[in-house]
Amino acid sequence: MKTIKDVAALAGVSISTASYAINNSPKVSTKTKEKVLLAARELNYYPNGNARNLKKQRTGNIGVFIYEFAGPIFSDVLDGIHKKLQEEGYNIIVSSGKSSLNLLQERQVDAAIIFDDSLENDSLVHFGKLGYPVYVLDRDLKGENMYSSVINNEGLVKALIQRKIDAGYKTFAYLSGPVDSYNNTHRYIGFKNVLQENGIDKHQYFEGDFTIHGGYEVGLKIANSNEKPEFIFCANDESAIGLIHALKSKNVRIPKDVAVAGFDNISLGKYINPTLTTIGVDHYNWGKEVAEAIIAILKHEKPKDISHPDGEFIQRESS
Amino acid sequence: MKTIKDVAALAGVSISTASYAINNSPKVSTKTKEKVLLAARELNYYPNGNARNLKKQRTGNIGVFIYEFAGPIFSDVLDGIHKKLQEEGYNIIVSSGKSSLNLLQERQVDAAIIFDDSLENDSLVHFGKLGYPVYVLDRDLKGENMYSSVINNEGLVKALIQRKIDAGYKTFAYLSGPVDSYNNTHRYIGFKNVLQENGIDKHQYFEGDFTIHGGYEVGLKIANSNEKPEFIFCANDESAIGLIHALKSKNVRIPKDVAVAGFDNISLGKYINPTLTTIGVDHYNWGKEVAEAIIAILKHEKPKDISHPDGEFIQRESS
DNA sequence: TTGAAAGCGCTAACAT
DNA sequence: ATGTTAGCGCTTTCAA
Repeated sequence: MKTIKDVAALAGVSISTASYAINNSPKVSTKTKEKVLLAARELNYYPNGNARNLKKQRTGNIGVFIYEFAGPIFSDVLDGIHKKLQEEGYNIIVSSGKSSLNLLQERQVDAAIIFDDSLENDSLVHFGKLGYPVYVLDRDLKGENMYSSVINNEGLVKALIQRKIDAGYKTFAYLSGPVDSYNNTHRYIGFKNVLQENGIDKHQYFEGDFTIHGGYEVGLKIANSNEKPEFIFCANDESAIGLIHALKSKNVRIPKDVAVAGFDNISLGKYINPTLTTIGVDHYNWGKEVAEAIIAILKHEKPKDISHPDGEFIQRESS
Repeated sequence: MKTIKDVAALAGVSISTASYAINNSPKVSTKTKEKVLLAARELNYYPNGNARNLKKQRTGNIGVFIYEFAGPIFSDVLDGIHKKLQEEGYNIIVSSGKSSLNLLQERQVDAAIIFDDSLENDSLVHFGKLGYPVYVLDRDLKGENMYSSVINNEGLVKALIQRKIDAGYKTFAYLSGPVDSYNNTHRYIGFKNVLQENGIDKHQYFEGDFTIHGGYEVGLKIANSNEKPEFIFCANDESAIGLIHALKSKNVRIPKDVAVAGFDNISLGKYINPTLTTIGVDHYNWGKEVAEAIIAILKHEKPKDISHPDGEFIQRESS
């Protein structure tokens, strides 16, 4: 393996001069710089990142730690983060599970964006205390160097359901995500509260898991039920899509017999029949803004406040 | 920041003893080991990965470099890779674009899995020459420490179309992906060859981009055409789904008026109407096998041959 | 403008 | 079983 020592030797300069040249320091003359770069090219030399990171006590890497690699939300947020980090010259390192914790604790990243319910608060807070900024999505978490950004789940769900109550719907059902998920919990709170505020004192509740398949199973159940709700709010779009598919396969008409809405505005929602009414969050842009904030923090600038990204109601055919 | 020096001091042992204890070496007595681990815990000490990696000349990280974060294929492959790497104690580092190249060249990973058309052969071959194993997916590439795994695109497409010719279909169309993509190129070769072998000397050709939206646009065009093909083979499932949606919206019956098939077997294919005939590759398992092979190589064992992962024909309603 | 040398935090060979 | 120490490859202070 070629090191900077080899480059320096071939160029006939000292190691420090070689280093300056490679890092484009103004301290070195144009002529020696060229000599060094030529030698580096000739040797196919690339600096060893581990050595550089150790010496500089920073890596230029931003960790993005997600719960799993599947899912349209992750994809969009990641693309947004990636776009911004690339513009600013940072490396994006996406990981999951045990790896996330390793990379964090071993300080192979300068900052972390957390999109993973399963990483424990303690580990994150500790990393923050060490001086590394941590941005947590879909979770409330306070502490030194800790930042969080959460969708206004309750308000957005309340607004959607209120419209539908105003439009005359009387009986409602909720199709949940995983019961311990932050988003599901808060969407359900919004759902329950708005019904209560309107004097609707009961609703049906179905347990799902945020997947198409989970929604499909619940859809079959509802299709066979004698007490079909007029309106089913699904905790996310994917389960709504599965639900709609099941209902249609049993000849339940949507929205005539049962109206459906979801949450997330995944792109697929435009390509099903009927098209899906939902609540839209611009995940790509969210990712960009989170990345922008993290970079500002690393530069000791004041980050833009994005603790509560906006969402919007998207009226389509399914309700 | 706490270092191993602090731990050693607090535990009242030398630095090397502390290191041995932390790394669970049998050289150190149980009693001192406990003492050291206690001190480490008390100080909230975690080893600095950059220092360790520099010293050991290996990182325990495997880089997985993908073209973009969107897409069901990437997700499934990544989940498979992640599963296996986690089992074996390696960290997964997923990256894209410029970051991929940086991480590779700076040797912040011990090996790389490449799922990205845009990374140039030269960079990869060079990394291989340096002694790092590189596994390339969906691309043919030879060289020192280079391994590749490509779907049998041609054979699988030929087999599917042959069935449909045997079933009586006479006029065929091809909906492409990006023209310079490896998969699209080889799927189209298979398509053309099997038609030729059966004496079918022309076919319609539509240019797509592997997205739902791209397929949708082409679908609208075909719906308005007077010369609808009996059978449209789409270079991937996503474009097939967009195509079907457009055709249905124009009251073209599938498969009666036009039959459709795709490639990939993404899970969504079961949840559209009609369900999608396709060619299935088990991407999750593919990811697992690639990860397994890379690990074997790192351990200087002989990797299992997975240069041509299997696929299977999946007959559903759309054709 | 260049060079010598210290040291980032760790592992491991060697000495005790 | 434990301690001393060299050195991984780099950056950067300090001296020339």
